[in-house]
Amino acid sequence: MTTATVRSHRVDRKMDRKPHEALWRHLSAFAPLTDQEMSIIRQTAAVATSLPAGAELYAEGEVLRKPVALVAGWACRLRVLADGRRQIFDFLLPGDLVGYAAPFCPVASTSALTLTVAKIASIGCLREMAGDATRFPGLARAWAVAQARQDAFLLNHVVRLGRQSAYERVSHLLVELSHRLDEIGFTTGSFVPMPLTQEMMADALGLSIVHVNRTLKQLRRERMIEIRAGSLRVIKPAALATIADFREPALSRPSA
Amino acid sequence: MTTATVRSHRVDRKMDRKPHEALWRHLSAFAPLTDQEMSIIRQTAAVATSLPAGAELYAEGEVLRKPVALVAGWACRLRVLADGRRQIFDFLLPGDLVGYAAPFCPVASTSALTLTVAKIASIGCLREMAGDATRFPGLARAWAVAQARQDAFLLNHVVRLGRQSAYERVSHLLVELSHRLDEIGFTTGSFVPMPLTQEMMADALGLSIVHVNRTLKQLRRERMIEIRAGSLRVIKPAALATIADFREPALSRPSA
DNA sequence: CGACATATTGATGGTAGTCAAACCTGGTGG
DNA sequence: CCACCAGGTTTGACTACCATCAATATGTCG
Repeated sequence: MTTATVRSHRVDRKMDRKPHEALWRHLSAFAPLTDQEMSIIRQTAAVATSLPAGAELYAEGEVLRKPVALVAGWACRLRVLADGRRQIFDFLLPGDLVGYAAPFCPVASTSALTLTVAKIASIGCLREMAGDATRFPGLARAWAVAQARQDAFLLNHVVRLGRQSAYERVSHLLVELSHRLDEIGFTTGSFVPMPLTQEMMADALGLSIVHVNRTLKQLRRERMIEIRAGSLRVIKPAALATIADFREPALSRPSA
Repeated sequence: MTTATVRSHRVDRKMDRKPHEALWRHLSAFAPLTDQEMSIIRQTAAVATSLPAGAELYAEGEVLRKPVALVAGWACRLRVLADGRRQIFDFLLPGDLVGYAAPFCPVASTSALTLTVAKIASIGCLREMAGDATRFPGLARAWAVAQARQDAFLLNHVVRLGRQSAYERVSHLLVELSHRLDEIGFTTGSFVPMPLTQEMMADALGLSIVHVNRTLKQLRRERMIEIRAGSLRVIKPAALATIADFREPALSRPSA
């Protein structure tokens, strides 16, 4: 099953030249889209704004007005404590939706930052459309599933933080990220982009930078992973998933 | 501000005899409700089923069919790892909504258990109504806000687990629970029900039972809290909130 | 009262944090 | 071209927080 998924998503690597690629790939994985919907998604993603690394997409407490899609680069949602400690809630990859608010609750419950240079596209129109399930059933469904999936990853994150060792946490994060990268066109098992610094991983996993480093070192020594200039290769995906007790979030009916 | 909130919610303690109390109190705190909506909520909560402690409301992976409201007793959402470690995501108090699924994603992403004897009421009808914002604007809004609030508490939980010490975590949990109990009619500063065992707190906070015990002992020694037969008194709410860096989730506009 | 869960306390060890220094690497400018 | 620098990585030494193991109280419910 995993294999089939992997294969169906395998594409060439030039995402930069196809900014719409990640977005429609992401959304169409969650629901069948009509040609019209796909074409609208492509057009939406085509109009992208560039941002430097470290740019704030929105701040905690701010009223959210403009939902966007990340069409290139990485970002994260995070909160900063009074004394400067930081907690990252999740990482946002190309294709992910950011900055939409729950109905009636327009206030952002986290801040969001780009972690690399990034491109974003405004998707106010897509959200409108997603609200009209009769005219745009595919998009409505894809939007809902994308959100549910993000929530599911957040639950995984809680388990990592609450009940896993540093070794398991790091493994779990890497498995989860390769899984998500796989969905947007990068093949698990080969080198995939991994722009996170060890500090970012530490802030996500509730560990110190030093300990993240030691743990990665151990995983390298055990030949589970290979790291090279901003990219990662998971050598033994299955073994790593077992260590991490990784479970792909089940969003729809078990076998449908 | 906190004081005002406290005062406005102060009621007598006989929740058992008023099963609808917690539910409408909870929902009406989030949006103005019409008399019709209130009366429907009361009727809904009046038909309650009793459950023993430890009853499973639903299991992870199950298709969710029946949303319910907890009208009496406590419950939690949790996940059990392959090796038996448990992680509690949140605690459900009287008035909380449980077992509703995201649109298009009917599968439960967690399990849910009662922690005490409890009473639940089926609220399929309320969910229907909440989906019709034109006819039932108050209920639609209250439902959305209740959900957003639960999500916000989950983010707080991530911060606790990722970036706080045991001492801060326990404090944070106790502050959060008194805050929530306050909202459904129990006065912060006096004794409020606290049926959680130290094991449950440990499973929520990612700590060992023994360490939860030691931490509670310290808080008692410092006269921050007082514990007595299933009930808790927070002696210094403000001090405890400071230790914990507790922030009430901001759901609507800062000053509206 | 007896059985069981829960709470409490002590002793010990390991995981992960902190402090500190050295080492890359890519970028900048003299 | 090379010196320099900043940010990130790597490593070592030491510490502390929290887990684990074990034993004893304290409840609580049949």
